[in-house]
Amino acid sequence: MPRAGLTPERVVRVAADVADETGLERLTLATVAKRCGVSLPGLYKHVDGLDAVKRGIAMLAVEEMAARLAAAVAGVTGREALAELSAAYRGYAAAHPGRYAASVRAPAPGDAEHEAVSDRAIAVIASAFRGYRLEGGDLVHAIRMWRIACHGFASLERAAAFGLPESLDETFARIIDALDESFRS
Amino acid sequence: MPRAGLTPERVVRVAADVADETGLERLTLATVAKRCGVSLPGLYKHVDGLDAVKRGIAMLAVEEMAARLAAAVAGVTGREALAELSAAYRGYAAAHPGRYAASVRAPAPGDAEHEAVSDRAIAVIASAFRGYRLEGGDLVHAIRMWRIACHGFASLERAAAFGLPESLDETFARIIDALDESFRS
DNA sequence: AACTTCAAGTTAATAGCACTAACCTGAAAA
DNA sequence: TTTTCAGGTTAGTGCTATTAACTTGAAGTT
Repeated sequence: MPRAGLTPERVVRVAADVADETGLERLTLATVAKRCGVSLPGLYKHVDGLDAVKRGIAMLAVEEMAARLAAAVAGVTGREALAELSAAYRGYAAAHPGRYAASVRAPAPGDAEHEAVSDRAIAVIASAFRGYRLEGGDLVHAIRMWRIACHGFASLERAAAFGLPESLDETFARIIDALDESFRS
Repeated sequence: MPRAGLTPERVVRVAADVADETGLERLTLATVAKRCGVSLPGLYKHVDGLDAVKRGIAMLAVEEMAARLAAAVAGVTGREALAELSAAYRGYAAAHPGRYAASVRAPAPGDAEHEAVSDRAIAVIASAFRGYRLEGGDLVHAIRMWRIACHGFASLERAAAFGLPESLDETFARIIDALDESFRS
């Protein structure tokens, strides 16, 4: 009975990869266990069940996204920061659909650990918007509008909801324009 | 052995109600069968399995939404039409989360029946935008932008992604403003 | 070096799900 | 009156998550 050397982090990472490959809704602990080289119940020594794994994927994804977004806006401001931030968001969602889908679910109320990584990500976005000099409620609304636009785009892009030949990049660019215009007034 | 008087439409309707109550991802044929007063395998005399039921819910939802959107924009144009259309979209998604979630998935390629109801809904939206006098690609991009914004909003509103006390109605109004501004230029 | 302990595994068992197959039956059509 | 078949049934398969009870090997203790 050789030990597989598993840890909760490793299990979540494998699960995240499976989710990216097969879609979050088809993620199964059986597949994760197989890929970890362990029996299905063996996973429960490291992880509390499927829901806990999904929460883990969500936190992993938010952390990864926050890092990429931060890198994307390093050294730029204003409209350029908005464009880079959005492109990084779109890119991550497209490259990691399973992780991304998990990341959308908000932290459960009282889940301090999850809320912490979520807050860090929001801080990255807020600092990327500094060039617009938005204050208080204006900043909150701006962050919401940006996230709504990026999530809507990523979500519908993945759902293959755009059949027509018009360029998706062009649609994306127009959204950035509209947001930039709105944040400026 | 009394007949239950089921039809495919009735099964889909019951399933849609269950989806609204419990969430699409928790929709189960077992629940639907119970509510129809029939054994689980009995459903298969009317319906081809869970995926087919979800497709049915999607088509039902798109039809219902198209009807409500059309009613909402009857007799108005321009900015007012945009606002009414968006409010109706948001309202439907909030009132029927299961139906709405099913409706997001695009028709499978070659699924003419599904594509037909989808096209009818798009036609409603296009006619609501007539006041902006958009042509060709501009209209396509405008419809995409609108749907992205509405879907992003509805999706995140349901995911409880907005913890802060700022008014969601205010965020929604600002999105309408931004779209209206963008469509005008 | 021998002993103890316990984390990390195992197999077995339960329960819920989708789906298939084989059967039954009553009401309408011939 | 007989036949047919749509609309049901129960039984069975295979997948899933989860719990329980058992085993084992590696690390620490004496």
